[in-house]
Amino acid sequence: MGKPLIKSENLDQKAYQIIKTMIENRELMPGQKIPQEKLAADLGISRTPLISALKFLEQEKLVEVKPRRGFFVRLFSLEEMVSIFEIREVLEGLSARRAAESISNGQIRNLRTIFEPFSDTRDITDFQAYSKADRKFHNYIAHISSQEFLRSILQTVNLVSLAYLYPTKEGLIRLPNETIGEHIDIVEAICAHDPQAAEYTMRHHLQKTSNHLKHQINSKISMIKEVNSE
Amino acid sequence: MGKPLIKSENLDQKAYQIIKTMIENRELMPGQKIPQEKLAADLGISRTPLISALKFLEQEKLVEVKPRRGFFVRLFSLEEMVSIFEIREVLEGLSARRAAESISNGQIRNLRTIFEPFSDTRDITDFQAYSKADRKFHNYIAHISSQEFLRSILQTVNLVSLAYLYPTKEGLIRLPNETIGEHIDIVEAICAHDPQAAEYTMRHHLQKTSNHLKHQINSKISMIKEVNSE
DNA sequence: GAAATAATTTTTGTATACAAAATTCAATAT
DNA sequence: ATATTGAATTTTGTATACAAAAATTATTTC
Repeated sequence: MGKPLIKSENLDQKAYQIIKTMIENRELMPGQKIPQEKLAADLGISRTPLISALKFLEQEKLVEVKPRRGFFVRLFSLEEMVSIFEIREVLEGLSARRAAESISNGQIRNLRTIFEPFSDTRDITDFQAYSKADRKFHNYIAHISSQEFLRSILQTVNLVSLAYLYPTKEGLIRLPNETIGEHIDIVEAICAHDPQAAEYTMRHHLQKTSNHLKHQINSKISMIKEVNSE
Repeated sequence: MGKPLIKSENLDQKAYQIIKTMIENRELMPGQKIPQEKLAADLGISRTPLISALKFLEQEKLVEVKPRRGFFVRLFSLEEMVSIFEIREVLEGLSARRAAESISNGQIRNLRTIFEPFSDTRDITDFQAYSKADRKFHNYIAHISSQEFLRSILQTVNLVSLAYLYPTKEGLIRLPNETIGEHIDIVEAICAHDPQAAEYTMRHHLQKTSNHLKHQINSKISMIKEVNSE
C-alpha cells in the first residue's frame, strides 16, 4: 500500500478509471462509504484529483454525495433498475440503428465473435462468462454507433455499467437460454446493415428485461401484502 | 467585481448554477476560454470549487477541457446539433410518455399556460418569447415525467440547453408558425393522459427538427461543392 | 449499567502554495 | 518589416494547510 500506481498528469482521469473498475468489480461495495484519505494514499495521489474523479463518477451515478458526509458507492433500487433499462431501451435502440448503418466488415467479425462461445450449445452454464460477453456486446455496439456525440452521451450516462450493479439475486436476471436468441437477432440485424431491424430487436430485448424486472417488483409487493394481512 | 456572490458551503454547486446561466445567456460565448482566476475572483470563491463546477459542466457538454490549456465554452457543429436532436427524440419521447402517465391536474394547467400567449395568433412575431416558452415547455415535461432517475439522466445529459447553444443563424431554426401546431399536439396528448400519442407527437416534433437541420447541412455541402468546381 | 454530555479524533470543504507548462512580450537576427 | 529566439508572466495541475462539521470515544450523571 502507498505505492504510486499513477504517474504525474491527469491524475483525476486515471483515478476515475481505476475507481470505476473497483466499483464494477465490487472491490468497493454498493452503499459503502469511500474513504478519501485512504484511497488517495493507496493510489499515491492527493485528495484534489481524487475528489475530481469522484465528481465524475457522481454524474455517472456510480457514486453519490451526501453533503458533509462524503462519497458513497451508489445503491440502486429495483424501481431505479427498471428506469435504467427503460432508458437503455431508447438510447441503445438508437445506438443499434446507427451501428447497423455504419458497421465495417472488421467490426462485423468482432461483433459475431462475442457470442460465438455460446451459440453452439443450448445449455449455457458459465453465467459469469455469459454476463461478461453481454456487457462487452452492449458496450461494443455503443462503440461502433458512428456518431461521436451519441457515444459520449452513452459514456456519460454509463447505463450499461449501472445495469450490472444491482446485487444479483435469484430470479432478477434473465437466464442465458432466454436471452441468447435475442442477442443473436440483434447481431444479425446489425451485421445485415438493417437499421430498422437493429433498433427493433434491441428495443425488444431490453423491453423484455425491464418487463422481467417489473414482474419481480410486483411479486415482491404482493408478498409484502400477504405478510401484512396475516 | 470581487463581491462575494456566494455564501459559504457547496460553493461548487452554486458556482455551477451561475456559470451555467452565464453560458445559456451568452455572457460566456461559445468557444471562449474560461478565465479561472478572474471568474473565481468575480464569484468571490477560490479555484477549487470553481474547477469542481467546471468539471460538472464538462460532463454536461456545456464546457470542454483541453489538457494544460484550460476550460472552454463548448462549440457545436451542425452534425453535433443533429445528434443532439436525435438523442432528444428518443429520450424526450420516453419522457413525454411518462409525463402523460403521471401528470396531475395542477400540472396540466401549468403545461397549457406555457403556449397560451401564442395559441390565438397565427402570426407569432416575438421569436425571443417563443424560444423561451419552447425551452420552458421541454424542461417542464422532463420535470413532470414521474421517474426521478429519468429526470436526473435528462438533467445530466442537459440536451434541452445544448439544443439552444448553437449560434442561431438564418434558416437553422424552424419558424414558430411551423412548430406551434406540433407543440399543441404534444400538450394535448399529455393532458389527455395518452402515453402513446404523447411519445409519438414528441418524437415526430423532434424528428422534424433534426430533419430540418440535416437538410441545412446537405445544402451547405452542395454549396461548397459548387464553389470547388468553379 | 444505560443515557446524556463532553472531549477527542477524523473527515469534509475550501483556500492557498508551488512547480511545471503554456503564453505573452520584448529583443535580436534576417 | 517579418521571423526567430529567449526572458518574463500567466495559468494549469496537484499538493498541502486549516477551520468547521461530523463521528468517535471517554466521562459523567442518574
